[in-house]
Amino acid sequence: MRYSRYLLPTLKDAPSDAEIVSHRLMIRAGMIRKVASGIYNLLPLGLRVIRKVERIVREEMDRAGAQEVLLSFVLPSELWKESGRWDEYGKELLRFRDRHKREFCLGPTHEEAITDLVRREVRSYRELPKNLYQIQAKFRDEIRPRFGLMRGREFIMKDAYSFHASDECAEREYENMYRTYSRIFERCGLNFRAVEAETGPIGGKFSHEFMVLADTGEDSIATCRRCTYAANIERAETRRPHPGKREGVKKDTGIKEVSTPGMKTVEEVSSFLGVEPSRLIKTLIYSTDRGTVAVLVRGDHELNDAKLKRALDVKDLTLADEQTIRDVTGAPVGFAGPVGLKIPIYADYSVLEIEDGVTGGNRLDTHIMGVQPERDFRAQYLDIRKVVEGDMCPRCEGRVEIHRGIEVGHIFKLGTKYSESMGATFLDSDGREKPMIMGCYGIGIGRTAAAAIEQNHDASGIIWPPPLAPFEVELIPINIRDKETERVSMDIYRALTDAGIEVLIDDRDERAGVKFKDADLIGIPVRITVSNRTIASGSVEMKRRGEERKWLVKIEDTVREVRSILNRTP
RNA sequence: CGGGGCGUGGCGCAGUCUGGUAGCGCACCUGCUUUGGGAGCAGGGAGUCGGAGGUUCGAAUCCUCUCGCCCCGACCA
Repeated sequence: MRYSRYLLPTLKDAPSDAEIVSHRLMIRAGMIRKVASGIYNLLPLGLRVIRKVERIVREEMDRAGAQEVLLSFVLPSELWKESGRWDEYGKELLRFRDRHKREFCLGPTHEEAITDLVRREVRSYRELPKNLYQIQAKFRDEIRPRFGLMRGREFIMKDAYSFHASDECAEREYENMYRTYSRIFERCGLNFRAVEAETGPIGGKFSHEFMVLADTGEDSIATCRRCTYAANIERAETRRPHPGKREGVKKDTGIKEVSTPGMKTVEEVSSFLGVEPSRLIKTLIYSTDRGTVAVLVRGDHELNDAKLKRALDVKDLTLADEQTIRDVTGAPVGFAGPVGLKIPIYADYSVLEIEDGVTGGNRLDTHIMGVQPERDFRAQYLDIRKVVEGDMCPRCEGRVEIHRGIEVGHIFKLGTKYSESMGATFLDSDGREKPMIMGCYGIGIGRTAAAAIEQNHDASGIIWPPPLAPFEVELIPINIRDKETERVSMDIYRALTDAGIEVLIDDRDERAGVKFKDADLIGIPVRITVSNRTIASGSVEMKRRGEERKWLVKIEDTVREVRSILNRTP
């Protein structure tokens, strides 16, 4: 491709609304332009990268035995009413009517659509399993779109859905997709982890998120330094303390009320009393659909709502309002404690390790010191706190570290949620009609490209992992007006192109500095510079993006050298 | 949905408080010089100041409404 004819509008400044590096660089490198909040046009360079990701995804999905389809992007409301999600999905579902006043929505995901398709065509266990996937635009009317392609409203996604006659078969496909996803993100050249994720109503171990490690990620994940344990922070388990840890408890220490005027937060109480936060017992009053409960965590820990919800098996969970807190504790917010409480008390395991604790006194400006769990109050102990850096791994003797991650893929065993509500059944070998067991598997295509930039850039611009790079080589004739430079450059351009290598030749009549800056910005892996200086020694200059080293190669060896850098066989 | 902020040429911004007929840098066009890390000089094109209404002799500037965009929050004790 000739740069002079290519639509590649690079920018020195990024628009002020671009916050994170991938967003800024995609705009500056002329890959994307904003159309509306969370909606983008892809320019030629950006589309080439998206196509690279798509190609890897297609090749691996096909290899794994899945088949590509393309479902309609506009979906009739009837399907969503059948599954019950027309009412459940909320405002993220963009709805509208056609000229006949029929209701439709833009597809934010396609479980209904695929289930409808399959239930019409598949009747027998002999036709199962099937894994169907598509790559297309989705629309979710997000509350707060941000970060460019990372979290847009319109975005390109690969979504796959599998249908099975048995649980075992569905689980085998889950494993198959797990391996396929790992291969896909490896081929993309990304540093990622597959982590255990929230499974919602399905439960069990059948949901993994594929996270690209990056500080700007919106998710937190916990990984073990020794074993392969890795989980979303929402789900990550903590180790149950060893029994007998509290042997040295002094039985004679009694509880003692202290005055703590205006001291409500952990920081205030801990510094006022001169007590480590880890000796404080935080008491939180929650309203749930099963009544008001008290929840205890150590002062230096944080409660994990998702884990608490699951442990208590409740649907709604909100911090109690001020009046409720007064009603159950007899004190204003900030002075609740477990001693003497009449409502059910749930505590994190770590609370059990406290032997001389401090809690609220259930009275204004009062706390209690010398509190001992089990002696002074009774509670049910559960794993309900957030994992923190340095915790013991729940699986081995290693310690846990916390990373930020970008969710680029998610695999999920769906079970029969949609097949049951929508009547996607088949006749099994025993002659009985059964709902199909389903799985679904998604990859954010645009987000994967953005994540690659988050992970691979420097102060000058993008450093594409070669498999995702829009071109493999950028060829720079220093002075295109110099006849000899132009001739040699064009010869090399043709030779590389004939060898099947994707080349962008910067044939603009620009100064060298401009070309180098643009080349660094758009981040093509191999740079070849041609000038009268290099030609004088019968050579061209090679450089890899992201490395400082430059070296000369004989003109006639250029193709061979590029092949070896890109690790390609002729 | 709550709070805050911003809409001025393609991009980044000043001007708004204190009303007087729109400016800077980059980008763009022409010419000459220059040509290995975002060149210099000279000339030039381009803006309904987000939109509507109002106040005023006069509005980017003041008032009202409206649209769009961004940030923070939306249970973190």
